[in-house]
Order: sequence, then structure tokens, then C-alpha cells
Amino acid sequence: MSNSTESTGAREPASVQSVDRAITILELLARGEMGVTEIAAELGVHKSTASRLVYTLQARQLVEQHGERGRFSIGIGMLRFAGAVAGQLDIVQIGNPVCEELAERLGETVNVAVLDSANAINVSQALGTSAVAAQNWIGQRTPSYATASGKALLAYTPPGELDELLAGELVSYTARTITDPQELGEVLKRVAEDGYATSFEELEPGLHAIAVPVFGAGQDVIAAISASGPAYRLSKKRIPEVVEELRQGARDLSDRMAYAGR
Amino acid sequence: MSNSTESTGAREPASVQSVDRAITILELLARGEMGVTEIAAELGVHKSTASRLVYTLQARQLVEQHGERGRFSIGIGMLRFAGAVAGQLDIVQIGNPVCEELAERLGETVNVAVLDSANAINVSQALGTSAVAAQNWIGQRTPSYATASGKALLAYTPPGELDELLAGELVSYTARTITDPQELGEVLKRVAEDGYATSFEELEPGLHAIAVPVFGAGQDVIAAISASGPAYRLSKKRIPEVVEELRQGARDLSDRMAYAGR
DNA sequence: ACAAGTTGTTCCGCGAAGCGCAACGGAGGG
DNA sequence: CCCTCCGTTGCGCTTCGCGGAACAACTTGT
Repeated sequence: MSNSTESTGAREPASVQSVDRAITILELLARGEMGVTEIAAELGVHKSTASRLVYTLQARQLVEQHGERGRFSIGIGMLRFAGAVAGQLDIVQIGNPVCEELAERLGETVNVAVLDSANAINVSQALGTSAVAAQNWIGQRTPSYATASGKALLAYTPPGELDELLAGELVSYTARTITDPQELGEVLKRVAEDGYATSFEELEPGLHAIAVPVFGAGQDVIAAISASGPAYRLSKKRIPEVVEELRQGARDLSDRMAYAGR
Repeated sequence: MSNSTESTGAREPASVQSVDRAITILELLARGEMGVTEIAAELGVHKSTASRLVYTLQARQLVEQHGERGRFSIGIGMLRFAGAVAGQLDIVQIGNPVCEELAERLGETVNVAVLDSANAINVSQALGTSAVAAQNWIGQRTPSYATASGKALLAYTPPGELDELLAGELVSYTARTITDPQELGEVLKRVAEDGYATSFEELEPGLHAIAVPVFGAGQDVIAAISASGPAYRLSKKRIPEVVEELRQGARDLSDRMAYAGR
């Protein structure tokens, strides 16, 4: 949240202050509407400063003002960039229809995720049929060791890199989160053997997820597909069924990616 | 592109310079990879300035560096915002599956667009089956009077607002672009009667498009669905067939939006 | 193979640009 | 109808960010 100016410490090449603040504003607004005063308080700056930053973002359509003098929220202009990043990562576009189909077939929320250093990032999503308005996970950075997708991705990473990647990262989110490096290693080995990974309440209480890897042209893993839902519905019993469906989707996605040329 | 500092003229409340530049960088990178020097030249600033701006964006994952010292491109962090804006505009999420289905049925690229002042902005997209790697239109701001979607949206706007909206906007893109306000008025009236709009090479030579409006809860138009493709394939003859499919999709989308609660 | 041309990054001093302050004007709410 | 809270706008001071130049790591040309 409010990470103010860190004057001393590590020698980071120094960021441009106002740009950094502007990005923070965008991240705040990504979570919901806010007023200028609220933003200023969160940033730890004066109202006027926040106002001008917001104005700049608004002039470029990155934020929108709801009334003439109302609150602010993320703007449509952001979609332009969204389209660009989606265009660069073919998997985003190609993953969407696959997600849709799986979501309909399983009735659960389905995501495609890729690995970015220690985090798994969801790049595509399709909501399940359940009426419960599920959370939007797109773009979310989730700790790889605590999610099904993450573990599916990590399982095929060389152990050497792995230790480096997760050094000092193993924070506990629930009672079931794996925090012991050695235990994690064993679990990942098992994942590689079985060809699927699970996360049963390791990230959030009551949240279950099952994931399988998506292979690229060679033997490398380029993504993971996961199904997630409430614990009472996505039980252990359903693993074989769900894994089977996910595998089919993963194969489908692999093929489409190969066809697309990458 | 390079809009430098305009010292004189209208009294705009003044933007924060570095933030404005940073956004320009993002827009540049949205079109493809670039190097720092290239960016600096485009912005009209010194390399060092560009380097620091890019570093700031990179630290927040909004841009990525391809090698250790390579070129830059839009980063995955952008997806976080994309998810946020998609969450706020329900139509983005709901529109996607509708696009997919229509695209498969028609074999052409299908888009959902909304109106933003004088521009039509594509918010959802599904590519057609044709092997031709079509352009990514998501987030694109297109001149409403020259696109099928745009005209479908404008046709239900009160004439008063319309004149104000398009004052001095009617630029010509091709020989067929409508640049006469009176002619546009007549065309739009026709669109409202027929219930569909076309753009045959009015935006780009060789590009045809057909669109229908999407109605909200009342009689208001909240979006438009369009099919677009090369002139030789999406000919006038196909209008009845395509319009019929699009109408069905629009009704579907309307229903789903109503069901979703907005 | 070396040199000359790139590239992107870092250090530093000056100046403008952006910040905080305070006053303004409108919108609700009591 | 006053009082409070909101977002916006001049204004002056200081800081922050810019430009210049030197640097280091690659690529190219001969």
C-alpha cells in the first residue's frame, strides 16, 4: 500500500518520483473508485499534488471522472495497453476460448497463468456458471508456491533456479501454505510425476484449485491452466475428472499455440 | 505523434510533465518494441531522461526489458489494470463469449465497441477463422463517423449533442469517408431506420464492416457489435445474413447484461 | 583482430518543474 | 441557511528531474 519515499538503503538507480506516484494512483484506482483527498492521504502527499497527477492521467484517458466533480476510476484508455500486451503474448488471446470452453464444461472458474520470477500471473480467465460473482483474477500476481497454477509451473523448473527464485519468499497465507523449502521440493517432484498440481486452501481459506501444465513446442512449460472454486464444491473426489478435462484443454492450447507460429 | 509542450493557447490546468511523457512512452511501446534512444528521439528528450522514465516503468512491471540490455516492450503488469477496467465495464467480460461465438459462426473478426466522446472504442474482440493474422483492435480509438460500430452508436444520439460531438472532427481517411455533416446526418437517420450500419472502405481501403446496436435496459444504446473483414469477402451481398447473425448476438448480449444486473 | 560505431546506464550541477500552502467555489447535510 | 467537506487553482520556494558528458558493454566494419 503506502510505500513512501525510501531515502536511504539499497542503491536503486532512482525512479522518477511523479511517475512512480502516478502508477501508484492507478493501482489504487484499480481496486475501486476513489476521491482526490483519499488518494492524497494514501500517497502521503498534498491534495493539490494528487489533483494534478490525476488530471494528467485523466487527460490521457487512463482515469475517468464520474461526475463533473465526482470520484475517479480507471479509464477506458487503459484498454489500449491491455490490447497491446495481449497481442504480444499470443497465449492471452489463444487462451481465452479454451478457458471459456473448459469453464462451461466444468462449471468452475478457469484461468491460464504464466510464470514471472516468483509469481504466477493469470493472463486469461473465464468465469464458471455458478451465480457467485467470482473475483477477477486477470493480471493478479499470485505467489507461485501457494497456488495450483504456480506449482504446475514451478515443477518443471531446474532445482537450481528454483532455490534462487524462492529465496526468502515462502510466506504463509493460511495454515496449509507450504513454507518449508524441502517439503516444497518434494511436492513439486510429485507434481512433475503426476502431471497436475493442487492448492487446497493454501492461498485462501475455502478456496481450492487444480492445475495442469501447458507445454510449448519443445518440452518446456509455457503456462498452466487451472480450475478454481469453493472447497465444498471442488473436492478431492473430483480431481480425476477435473484433471482429465484440464489436460484436454492444455493439449488443445498447446496445439493452437503451435499452429499460431510460436 | 511528438506533441511537445504547447506553451501558449488554451489554459489547460497544466499536466505533470514527466507523467505525461511516461504515458507517451507506454503508447509508443504499445505499438511494438523500442530502444531507449529511439524513444528519446520520439519524445524529443535526452537519452538519460528516457532511460530513467523507462526504468521507473520497468520497476513497476509496466514495461519489460528483453535482454539484459536489450529493447523494451509493454510488460505483463499492465494486465492488472486491464483486469480492473474489464471488471468495471461489465460489457467487456460479457461481450467476449458473444464475440467468440459470432466470430466462429461468421468466420470474420467480431468486435464490441462503446462510444467515448467522438470515438468508438473496441472493448472486446474475437478473431475470425481466416488464417490472415488480423490486426488487434482492442482498445483502439476509432473515429466514430468512419466506422460501422461508430455509426451504429451515433445513430441513436440526439442531433444536438451530435453536432457538438463531431465539430471539426470530420477528417477524411479514404475517398469514401463521409466528411459532410449533412450527409452524415442523413446516413445516420437511415441507420436508425434500418437497425444496422456499414462502413465500406470509409476508414481503410479494402476494409469492410457491418454493425448493429446493442440496447441496454431501456431504449438507450450501450454498445455496438461489428463484423469486419476484407472487402472481397465481406461484400454487400452478405449484409442480410451478417446483420441477422449480429442482431441475434446483440440480443444475446443485451440479455446477459440485464441478467448481470446493469 | 582491433577500432569505430552502436547501445543503455550512471554521475553531477543547474534550473525549471512540481510540490505544499492557502484561498476559492461548489455541493451536500444538518 | 450556515457549516463542512470536496476538488480545483494561483503562487512562491525548494526539490526533483532534466541535459550534458563520461562510461561500459555489444555489434559492426574492414
